[in-house]
Amino acid sequence: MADEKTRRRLSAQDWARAALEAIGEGGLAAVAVEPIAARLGATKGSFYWHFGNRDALVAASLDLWEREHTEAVVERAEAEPDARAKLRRLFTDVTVGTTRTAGNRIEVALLATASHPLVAPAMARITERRIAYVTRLYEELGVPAERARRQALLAFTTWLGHTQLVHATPDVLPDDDTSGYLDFVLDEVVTPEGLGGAAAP
Amino acid sequence: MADEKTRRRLSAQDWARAALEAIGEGGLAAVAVEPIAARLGATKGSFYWHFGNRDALVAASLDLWEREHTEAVVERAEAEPDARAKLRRLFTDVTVGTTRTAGNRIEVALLATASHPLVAPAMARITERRIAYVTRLYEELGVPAERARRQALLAFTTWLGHTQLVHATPDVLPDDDTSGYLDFVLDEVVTPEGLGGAAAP
DNA sequence: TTTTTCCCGTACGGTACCGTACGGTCATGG
DNA sequence: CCATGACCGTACGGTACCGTACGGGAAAAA
Repeated sequence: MADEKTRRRLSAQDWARAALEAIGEGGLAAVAVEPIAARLGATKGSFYWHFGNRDALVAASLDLWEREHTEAVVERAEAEPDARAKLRRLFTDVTVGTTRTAGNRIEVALLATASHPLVAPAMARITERRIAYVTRLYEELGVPAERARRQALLAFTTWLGHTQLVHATPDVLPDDDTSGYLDFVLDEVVTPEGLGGAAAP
Repeated sequence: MADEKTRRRLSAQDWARAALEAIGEGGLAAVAVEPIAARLGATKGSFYWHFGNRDALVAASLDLWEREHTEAVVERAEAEPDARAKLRRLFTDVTVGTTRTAGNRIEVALLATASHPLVAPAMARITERRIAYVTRLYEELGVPAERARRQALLAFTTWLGHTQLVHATPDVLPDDDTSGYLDFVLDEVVTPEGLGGAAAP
């Protein structure tokens, strides 16, 4: 339909953001110049002015993802008082908070294309950064370094699997995420074995 | 090159198997008639005799996957004496055994396309079947039903995440899977909380 | 052997996309 | 006011794939 006077010029960022949305909806293969152009109300003529080719658009959208989808959650966790609370907050936000959001679908889509030459390095950076953060939290809880790393790995793995499960077969999960399941998982995963179950006040 | 006299007639099964291989290598989108025909040394003329269209091939390959990739692991687990050993065996086989195999890549690829109308039902059936089996094992260990289900869900989630991690960013994992990490995870996941760490003899 | 059925190759039209060429427009600043 | 450069549309060729039409050969039946 007529966009009235909304038809402004487009920036490379606009294209990158649209491409990221496309990834969330149809995977990396959905980053196609002509369909995205149509959605933006533009044509390829615009695109090929801002980018050299399709790969450049993919790279730009991955950059965008790497910058925007890594900070927010960590910042909210850091707002908590101690490491234990940060861990719980982190895990809670990231499991119930991101359930079925756009960010979640992007994660799943990119995971599926992890072997793609442009995706692999970005994925490796983000994953290592995330695991390193959780490792540090466990260390702050007094867990020795190697064990903290393992614990973080397991926690991250659990989140990965949960994300995947929610996306692929949500029916197998308990009906409401507000049930005891989340607490159950938190107790199993977040709690380092050495520490008692009762958290700090 | 010349296939000498290997050029026999093809069956629908041959096509389905080739399609499944294609899924493992390039995802569902790699199920393309002409490339697969080329790999089989045939043409589309053959394909459209056995199948009505591309979707029928996808459905056939999913059927094949559902039949072949669900039984083997369970059978090996069932060979163990008690439920506890079965669980350990199951988890061990499925994490170190399937690392980077064809089956693993198919799982990841299909997971990525879980929302596809043909994939979704197959995925839902297999997932539910697997979780139900693990749930039964926990129940045999004396865990009450609802708790067994949660425990199985968590174990399955951990496996899912591990599979994903191995596929996407193997560098973050410990160098050798024969390290203590596997034992660490097994202790954390397989062991129901109510039961002691020392298993039954 | 002849005939029928099965199986496959060739050739074609249609679609969706990438990338290029080039011309047109519109906002500036000189 | 008009020229320059940023920005975009149109038109084109090329590729990869889906699906159809049809003919021909090989195997099985008669």
